[in-house]
Amino acid sequence: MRLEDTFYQRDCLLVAPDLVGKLLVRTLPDGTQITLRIAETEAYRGEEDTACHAHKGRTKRTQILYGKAGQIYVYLCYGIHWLLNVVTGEEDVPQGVLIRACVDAKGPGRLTKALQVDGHLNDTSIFTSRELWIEDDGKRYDIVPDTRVGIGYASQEDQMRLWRFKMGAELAEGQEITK
DNA sequence: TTAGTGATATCC
DNA sequence: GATATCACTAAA
Repeated sequence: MRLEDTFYQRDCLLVAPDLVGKLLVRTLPDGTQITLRIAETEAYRGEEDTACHAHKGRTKRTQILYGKAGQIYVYLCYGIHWLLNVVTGEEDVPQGVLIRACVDAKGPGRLTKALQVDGHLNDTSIFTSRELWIEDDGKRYDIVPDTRVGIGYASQEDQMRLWRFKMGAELAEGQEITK
């Protein structure tokens, strides 16, 4: 079932690992529906996080991160690649989760290329959009934390945070996630 | 390893 | 108005 607003209204450090293993559903303009399981996410958390776009304050580009949880934030990186994020947490607190990879689509740029995601989805709601949303099919996976990548400009302290979450082995019914 | 690409932010 | 920067990828 489609994830609800309460799922995204939590801290990005809770949402990011929870999104791993969920299903990303994309409906193309021609009606084709693609479903990919999310394999890797990263949390970007507030103005204190020097790796977060919003750490220098609110700008035209980052104002979406200050908005409501569940807004889709798509931005162009290196002039070529569209990266897909979802806003999380409370309003006026800039944080979000980057969807970094799905099963069979490794790399955020490849992911959005495969799903034909671009700027027109920026600042749309993941609850009401008919083009893109996330579902939970009940499966649970082990979560493997790791350091974030591609943030060489961030502070040493922030680079060391284990705010990247990768999909591990599938868990049996009732089995708890081990830390 | 290196080049390419273009929106954004920052500097004149 | 101009330019430096960048959460990447593909080709070699």
